Amino acid sequence: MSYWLMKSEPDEFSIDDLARAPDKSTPWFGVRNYQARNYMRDAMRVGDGVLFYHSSCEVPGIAGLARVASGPYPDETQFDRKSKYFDPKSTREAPRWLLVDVELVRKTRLLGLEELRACADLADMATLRRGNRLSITPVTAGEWKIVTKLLARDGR
DNA sequence: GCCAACGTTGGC
DNA sequence: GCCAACGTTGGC
Repeated sequence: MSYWLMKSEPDEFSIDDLARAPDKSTPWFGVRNYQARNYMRDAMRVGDGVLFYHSSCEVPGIAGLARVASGPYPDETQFDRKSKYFDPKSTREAPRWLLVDVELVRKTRLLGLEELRACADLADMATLRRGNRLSITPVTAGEWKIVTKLLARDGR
């Protein structure tokens, strides 16, 4: 079993949106970066742990725990002319963008970026490294353990 | 809104 | 295959 951090802008799709979704699950639509796609297409397995991260918002940070809930399949928004994720170069025959379903495990307190950075043991975490903009990054088992421990702690 | 850092595109 | 120009991400 592997672990992942997946970023979403709460204005677009927040942890509360996930909690309200049917089966508390959503296709992870809109990824248009090859490396992030490859993680979903090639590396993720059903049951993998996911840190649901709120980005580009007032208080960025981890907002909940989730899990990978499907194998890879095509992102419908790439075929939708009206979607901002429409990709004219992609076809049904050879879809360029694949995604997985992500299912809520539980909403957590907001574990802010500031608090993550303050934790020395998380300094090597991919998403915290300088200049990293990838919306999906691997999380090590050790990092997962530390983060879930921090989540169990009071937010102050 | 700024801007550093990175990814993608396309001419050559 | 190089690399300049451009676009995007995302914290601040």
